Amino acid sequence: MKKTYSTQEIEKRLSEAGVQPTLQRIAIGQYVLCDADHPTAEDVLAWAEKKLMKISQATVYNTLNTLVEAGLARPFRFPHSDKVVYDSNLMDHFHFLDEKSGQVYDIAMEDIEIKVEMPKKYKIKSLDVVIKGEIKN
Amino acid sequence: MKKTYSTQEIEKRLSEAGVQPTLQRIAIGQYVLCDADHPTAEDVLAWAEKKLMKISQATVYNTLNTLVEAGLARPFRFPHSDKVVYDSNLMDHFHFLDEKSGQVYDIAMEDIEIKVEMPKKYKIKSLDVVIKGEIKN
DNA sequence: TCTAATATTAGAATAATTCTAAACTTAGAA
DNA sequence: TTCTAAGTTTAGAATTATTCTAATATTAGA
Repeated sequence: MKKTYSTQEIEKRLSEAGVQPTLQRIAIGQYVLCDADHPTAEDVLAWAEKKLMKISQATVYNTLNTLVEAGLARPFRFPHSDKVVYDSNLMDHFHFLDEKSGQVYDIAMEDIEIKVEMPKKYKIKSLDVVIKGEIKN
Repeated sequence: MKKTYSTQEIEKRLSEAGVQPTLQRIAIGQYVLCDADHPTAEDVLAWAEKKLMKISQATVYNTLNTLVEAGLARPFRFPHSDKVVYDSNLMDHFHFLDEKSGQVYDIAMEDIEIKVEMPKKYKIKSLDVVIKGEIKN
């Protein structure tokens, strides 16, 4: 489902986006863009610390903001939490929120048929759809 | 567009919802349920202070939470702000966010045609739709 | 090798909201 | 009417997510 990028590829993506590929940025970039699934800043810090990486909280926040500004990840907020979640899926897509676990799943646009009819004065730029429910396994 | 309730009606709605209709609750209730349009806690406090009401910040938060628990208002978060916004529209509905002004507009369900096709294991409970854009006047 | 630009950091600051525990108000029993 | 217990309001402290500050470290390129 998710792409895997080698360290070199992450480095290249950062450079191409005009971001200096430092050690911290490469590590966090690889985690957020490949391994993690909708992580929060807290998740990223916990992962880094578990990896015995010496990193400060500020760097985690700085790096996540940098990834967002570089267009490599997108921030989202969901109703069940007041933490920002980072999504590396750059395609337009929607979200399913499992209210039991708090887990967020990406939903491809193709799975939803949506037609918005509104007076012309509303100029639509984008659409956020969050489907809330439960997953039965 | 919005219903108007007299003080007595607000008092009745509070009582019927099992909430003691105190002065503070009636005042904030009337403001949130009739006069205001998607106010934040900050808006409610500012309004109360402008009215020369002696009220504490904690009471504003308590009362808003009470209104939500009583089912008289619903809390929402939007992507442009990290403040919770209170919505007295109890019908299911969607939102339009004017990215220029930050103003939120309610969109009736009838104005949107949405059809969600998903694997059966996703049990859908509710849907949050936020349309972001601009209003041309 | 040097220097200027850029990153990282610890810790302070900010902002929204909740908590705490004391003071106040109210509803209803006596 | 008075009393009491339950419920409400309050000021201020606490909490949580995030950003800021300003000092230190690293890096890119001359």
